Amino acid sequence: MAETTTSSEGLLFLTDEQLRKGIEAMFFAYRGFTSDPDRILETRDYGRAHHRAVHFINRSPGLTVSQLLAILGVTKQSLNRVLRTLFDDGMVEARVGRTDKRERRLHLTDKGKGLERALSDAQRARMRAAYRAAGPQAVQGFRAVLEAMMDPEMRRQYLGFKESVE
Amino acid sequence: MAETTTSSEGLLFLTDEQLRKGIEAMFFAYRGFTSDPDRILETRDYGRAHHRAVHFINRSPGLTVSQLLAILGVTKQSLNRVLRTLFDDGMVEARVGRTDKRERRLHLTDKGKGLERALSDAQRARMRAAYRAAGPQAVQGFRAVLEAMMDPEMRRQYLGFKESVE
DNA sequence: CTTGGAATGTCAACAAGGCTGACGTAAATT
DNA sequence: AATTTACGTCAGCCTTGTTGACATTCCAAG
Repeated sequence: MAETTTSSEGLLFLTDEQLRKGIEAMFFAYRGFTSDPDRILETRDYGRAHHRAVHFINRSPGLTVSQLLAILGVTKQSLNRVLRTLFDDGMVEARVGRTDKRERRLHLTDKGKGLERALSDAQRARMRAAYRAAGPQAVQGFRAVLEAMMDPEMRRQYLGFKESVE
Repeated sequence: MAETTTSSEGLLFLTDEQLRKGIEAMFFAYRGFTSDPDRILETRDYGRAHHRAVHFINRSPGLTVSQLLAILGVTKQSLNRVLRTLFDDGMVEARVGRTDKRERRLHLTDKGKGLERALSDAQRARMRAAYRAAGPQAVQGFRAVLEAMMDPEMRRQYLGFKESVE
């Protein structure tokens, strides 16, 4: 399939056709990647925006609104619309910051954890299947290319997040 | 980084944490993947939907509306809105099918090719940089995992498309 | 030759989830 | 005391997705 060749100097020869294939691979794979959670979200009247919020709150319990804003890269108005419904539905709760009382530190409720689990179970299942099908070598490469494709700022979010905070 | 281990039976041991990392890698990388074209599109008053249409028309000149519909996975109303602006701006032209006159076979004009080139140049540059940074081994793995992550239907679109038609 | 279905376009209405701009409040900081 | 920060909110706009309904043109089969 992807005939990548390496020159004597260790440089990759990449044709436009190979790169196009990579681009389309991202496009089609991302669709698969989101399709399982999307189906679950639909039944619960949520969208991808809710999924993203729930995911990152679960990943880093106690993160503040502005930290979440930075990760998601959307405006506070946009995030707020989503967060509000999650509060109202009892999925997420905000605790006033201990040191800085202006902050609202976000946590999943048990109900929220249930939602998160349903979503991530589905997504992990597909990821696991893809990893198994492609083999351990491939997994390393997959992660390496994706990491190199990120904007530096996002790469920092990806690599160095604080495990829980409070 | 990704400590994947292989058992004696050749099975992968994948922790939830490793899978979560993969999931986030997709999320953050996709953002990078789309950011360069997005910036260009903004200056020309187009959106991602236009990019997708232009990409696939360029890839398979002469494809029909329903073929494009199948690839993009949106409704005809949604696609039509986008196609209309591309027609009006002289980016895409439709030629009536030779054998089946109901079909409108889509082609990029020279102007459309210019747009496509600008977009794909940007996207390819990032892809190429990522490939180079990750190395040839990684590229194979990247493609293998993404391919395994696609829905079967999309995998067919990815692997077996007809080079031009008319 | 007629008729059903396919390929396409279009009008209308709606929703999600982005955005900007403006404004308000409480708490921290200077 | 004044300013800045963290956050929320109202209002309005845009893109891109959706459904439903309807019209046209043309192919294909009875």
